[in-house]
Amino acid sequence: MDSRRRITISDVAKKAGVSIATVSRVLNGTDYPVKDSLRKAVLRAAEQMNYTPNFFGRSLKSGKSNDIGVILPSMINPFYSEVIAGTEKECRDAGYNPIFCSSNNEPEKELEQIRLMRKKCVEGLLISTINADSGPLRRYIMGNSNVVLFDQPAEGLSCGSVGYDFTLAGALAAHYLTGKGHRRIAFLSPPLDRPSRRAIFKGFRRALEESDVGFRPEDLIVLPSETALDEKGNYEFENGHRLARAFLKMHCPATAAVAINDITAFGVIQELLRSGRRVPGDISVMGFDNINFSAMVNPALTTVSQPSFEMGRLAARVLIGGLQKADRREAAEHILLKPEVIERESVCTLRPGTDGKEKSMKSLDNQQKHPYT
Amino acid sequence: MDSRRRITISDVAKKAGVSIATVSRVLNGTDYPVKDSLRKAVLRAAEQMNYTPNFFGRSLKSGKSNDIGVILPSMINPFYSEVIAGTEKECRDAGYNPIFCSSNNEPEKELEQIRLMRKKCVEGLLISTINADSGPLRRYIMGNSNVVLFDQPAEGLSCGSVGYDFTLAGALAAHYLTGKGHRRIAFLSPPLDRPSRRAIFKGFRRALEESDVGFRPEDLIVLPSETALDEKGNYEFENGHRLARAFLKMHCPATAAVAINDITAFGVIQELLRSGRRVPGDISVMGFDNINFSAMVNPALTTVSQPSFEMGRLAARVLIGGLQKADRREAAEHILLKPEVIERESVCTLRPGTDGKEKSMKSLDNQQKHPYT
DNA sequence: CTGTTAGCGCTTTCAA
DNA sequence: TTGAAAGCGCTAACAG
Repeated sequence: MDSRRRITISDVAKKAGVSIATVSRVLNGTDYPVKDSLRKAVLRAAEQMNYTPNFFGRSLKSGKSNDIGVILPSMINPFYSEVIAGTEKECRDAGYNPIFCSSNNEPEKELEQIRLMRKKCVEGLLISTINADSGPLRRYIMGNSNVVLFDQPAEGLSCGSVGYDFTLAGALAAHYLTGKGHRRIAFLSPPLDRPSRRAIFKGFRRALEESDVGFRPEDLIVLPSETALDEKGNYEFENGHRLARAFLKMHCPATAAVAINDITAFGVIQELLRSGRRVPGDISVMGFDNINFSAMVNPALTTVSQPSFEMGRLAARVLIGGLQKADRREAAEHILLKPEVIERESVCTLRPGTDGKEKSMKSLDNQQKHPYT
Repeated sequence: MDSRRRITISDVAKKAGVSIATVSRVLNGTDYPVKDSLRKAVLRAAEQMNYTPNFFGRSLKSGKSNDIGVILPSMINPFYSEVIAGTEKECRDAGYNPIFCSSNNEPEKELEQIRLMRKKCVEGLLISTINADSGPLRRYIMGNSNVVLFDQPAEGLSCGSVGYDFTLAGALAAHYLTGKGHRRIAFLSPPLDRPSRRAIFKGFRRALEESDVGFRPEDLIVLPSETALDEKGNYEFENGHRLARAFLKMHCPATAAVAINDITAFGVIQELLRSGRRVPGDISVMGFDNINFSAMVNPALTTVSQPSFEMGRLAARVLIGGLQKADRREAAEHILLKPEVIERESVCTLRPGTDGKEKSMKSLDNQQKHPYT
C-alpha cells in the first residue's frame, strides 16, 4: 500500500535505539517489564514511521492467523447477508477476522474454497454446505476440530453445528394455515433435492396428514428444474413466477400456498397479482425465512422465521468457543434453532364452513395462535 | 484444521526423498526442469500426506498476499451485496482473494478496518468510504497506489475511482416524472449529509428549475435525523415510513414522490398504502439504486439504476489493472457510471391538463422516453 | 537437473 | 531489564 518499502520492526528498533525484541515487547502490549523511557521511545518511533506490524511474520512464527473462514452458498441472497452480519459481529468482537467466500451453489467450488481456506491457515471454518453428500466434505475436514456446519444439515460429520428445525417449520406453516380455516394448501417448490427442502415438506405434509384435513399429492407443485442462477443471483424469484403459473394452469383449488422460501413467495405473489388474483383475498401465501424484505413487500409476507442473524452469530460463537478450549476431545456442540410463524398480511382467515372463495380479512388479528412456539 | 501438526514442505521432501527446493519447484508448477521420476514422487508424497502449502511462509518470502481488502458501509444492504458479488467474481477470476469487511456506517470503524487491512498486507484496497472528509482517509492511503474508491465520491484523493453520476440520476428522475405529467414532485430523504445524497438532490432540483415546472422548497422533505441502525440493518425502510408520515401530515399536494433510495421508497409506499392511498393511483413513487428487490415488490418499483454489480466488478478491475502495471506513476483510472431509469409500475402518467387526482394508468407503456440515456 | 542456503518479519527463549 | 539469536515455512539465488 505504501509506495515505498514497508517499515519493519527493525526499522523501528534502529530509530528508537533499542533491539527488535524490545520493540516487539512494547508493541504487543504484553506485561513484560520494559523501562519506561525505552517504551516511550519505541512508541514514538513506531508512531512517527507509521509502522504497521506484518501479520505474515507474526503468523508464521505464532502459527495463528486469527482468521476464520466462512463459506456460504451465496453472498447476494439476503438470508446469507444476514448470516454474514451476525458472523462478522461475533467474530470481530472476539478478535477474529472472518473471511467470507461463496461457493456459488456449486459443490465443486465449495471444496475449492475449503482448500483455499486451509492454505490461508484459517483457525476455523464455518460452512453452510451444499454438498448434500458429506463424503467429499469429510476429506477436507479432518478430525472434529475447528469446523462448524450451519444452516444445512450434514450427516455423519463429527463437528459442531448450528441447525434449524426445518421439519417443525413446515409443520408450523401447515398448522397456522389450517388454524386460519384453509383446507387445501398447495406446496410450491423447486426440486426437493436439498435436505432442508425435503425436511420442510416432510413436516408440512405430516402435520396435514395428522390433522383432519389431510394432504393430496396433487397439491405438491414441484418445478422440474431450478431456474439457472444468473450473476445477480435472483433466480428464486423467477422460480416463484414459474410456480405460480403452474399453479394457475392446473386450476389448483387450494386457498393457500406455501412457497419454499420468502423470495420464491415474492415471485408467487407477484405472478398471482398480475393474473388478477388477490392476495390474500383469493389466495393466501406463506414463505419461509423471514428475511428483512418480507416486511417490505405488499402485502407484507406472513412467513416462518429462520433466525439468520442469530444463526450466523451462534455458529461463530460455537466455533470460537471450541477454539479456545484447550481440550479438543470434548464433544462438539450442537444447537438447533426453532422456527416461529411471523404473522403479517399475506394470509387471510377463512370463515368456518365456507369454501374459501369469500373476501379476505386482514390477518393481523392475533386471535388464532399456532400450536407450537 | 488438522488435529495433528501441519504438514510442511520438508515433510514432503523427506518422504519423497528429495530436497525442499525440488518440492517447491514441482508444486509451484513452474517450468523449472525437474526429472520426471522425482516430480512424480513429489506429487505422490504431497497427495498422500494431504499437503497444503502455508500461505504465510510463501507470502512472507514473496511479499505478496494475493489478498484484496474491500471495505463497505454495510454488508447487509442489498446494494452492497450486489457490489460484493461483482467484486468477488472479478477478484477470483484474476486469482486474488477479496476480504470483505464493513465499517458499519461508522467513520472511525472504517479507519480501523483500513489499519487491519494494512496489517494483513493486502495488495490493494477497495473502499466505499463514509468519511465525507477525506482527511483521515489520506493518512492511511499513502501514495496513489493500490487503492480505488467507489460508490461514494471523495475529493482530493489521488487514487483510482469508480463513481456514479448521482447528479444525473437526480435529473433523470425529475425528467422522467415531468415527462409523465407530474408538476409537483416531493423529494424524500434522511439528512442530506452524504455527498451522494446531496448530488442526487442537486440534480433533481436543477432539472426541475430548468424546466417549466420549477421546484418549491416545501416539496423537499428531509428527516431531522436518520433512524438509528439496528443490527439487522434495515433502518432505511423505517426512514421511508417516517418520511411518508411527514408527507401525509403536511398535506403535500405532490402527485409524485422521489425517495433517496429503493429501500426508503419501499417504506414510503407501504406507509402510503396503509394510509389508504393508492400507489401509483393517488401518488407515484420512485427510488434510486434498482436493487434486485425493486422488481419484487408490488407495485414493482420504477427507479433509477445504479449498476451495483458492475460497479463492484469494475472497481476490482481497475485496482487489479493498476497492480499489474509495473509503472505506478501512471495516472490513476477514473470511471463514471451512468444512471438509467428503469420503468416499472410505481409511476402513473397524468393526462395533460389535469391536476393529477385521476386514476392511474399502468406506466409500463414505453412511449415517453426520458431525454438522457 | 538437484541441493544448500539465505533470508522474508516476527516472537520468544536464553543468556547477560 | 535488555539483547542476541533461533527458527516458523517458503522461495530463489547460487553452487554444484
